[in-house]
Amino acid sequence: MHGGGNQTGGSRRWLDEREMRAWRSFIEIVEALLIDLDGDLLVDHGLTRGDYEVFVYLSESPERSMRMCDLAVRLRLSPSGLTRRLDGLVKAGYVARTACAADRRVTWAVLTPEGFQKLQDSAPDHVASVRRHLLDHLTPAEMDGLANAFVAIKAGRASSRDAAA
Amino acid sequence: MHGGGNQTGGSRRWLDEREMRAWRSFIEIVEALLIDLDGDLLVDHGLTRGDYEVFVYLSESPERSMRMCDLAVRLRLSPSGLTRRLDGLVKAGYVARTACAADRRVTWAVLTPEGFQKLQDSAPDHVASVRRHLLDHLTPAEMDGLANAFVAIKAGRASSRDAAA
DNA sequence: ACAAGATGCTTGCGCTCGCAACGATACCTG
DNA sequence: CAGGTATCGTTGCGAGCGCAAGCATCTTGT
Repeated sequence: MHGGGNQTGGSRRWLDEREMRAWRSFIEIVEALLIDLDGDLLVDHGLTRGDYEVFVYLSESPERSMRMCDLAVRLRLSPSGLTRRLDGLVKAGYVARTACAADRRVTWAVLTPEGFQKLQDSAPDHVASVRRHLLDHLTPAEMDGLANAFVAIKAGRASSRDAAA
Repeated sequence: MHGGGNQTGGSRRWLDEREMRAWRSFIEIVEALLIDLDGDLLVDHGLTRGDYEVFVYLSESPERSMRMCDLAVRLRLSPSGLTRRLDGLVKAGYVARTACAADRRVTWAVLTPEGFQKLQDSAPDHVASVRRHLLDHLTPAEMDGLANAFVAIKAGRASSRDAAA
């Protein structure tokens, strides 16, 4: 934020130049980027990025299906949020709900053939959108720099979480 | 602009290994990170990241004020979205609306002293949250790698936008 | 000068999503 | 086996936001 000489001497450090550059460059771009990706997906295929994510995770799972609760975690969505998101995809015929015999509390979300087809249809445009908004602007070295940072963040966050638990 | 950088000759290019690593590491982390930052800000100070962004931009502007329409652009918010967001901040006493004499269509959003105080109170915790969720997991080299990539993306996106206009 | 259009903000409506509460089912311990 | 607790999914409610429409005001072209 503003450089207003805030250095309150105590336990808290402000950001130094390097940290500030990383943080600001990150936060100023990320949201706009996600908005653009969302817009492309919506205009080209009538999908939200959330819908697309459902397709991706289901398509990568055995039987192209997941338990609701596992899917919710993957999507970082509350149970109710997932219920509603699936409602739309089910009505569109892209996903089906099936009961689970082994545990009758659980519902399986299954990607239908129509849903899989929809993913195949939209994936190339989505990749193109990712290129256009993100990858095309990076040299290979910059791409590796980005990837290295995010892989480190992922690892760091995972171990923080474990430490907390 | 649509054909801007992709292979139209036949089938479109998928992502190679380097591209996929950059993209997946990015998308798998970003949303979770933003959610965590949002959660901290809400728990610690009852603010959304959107509210905080309003404070930051207003605090950095002359007179700690901006025209609604300019603020909406900065926040990547629709006019109606900004109206509603300000409604909350005005009711809380953090922001005031003032009429503009020069152009009577315009409303100025002004950060009140209470709003500025709120920003000063919350900023250290927010910075700590950014450290905890992001910066603490990065070496200086990784930080630079992240920053270099995002600076490049920002520049690339800016010039794409200009070319389109 | 005046109509036509552009700009700035607000309002009605619909969508998505989180939280809290709920009913149903599974597990676990005495 | 019974009773308590944990887990799974859905529903009512409210918050946040985009779109389209509306009103007020400014600007432009003739």
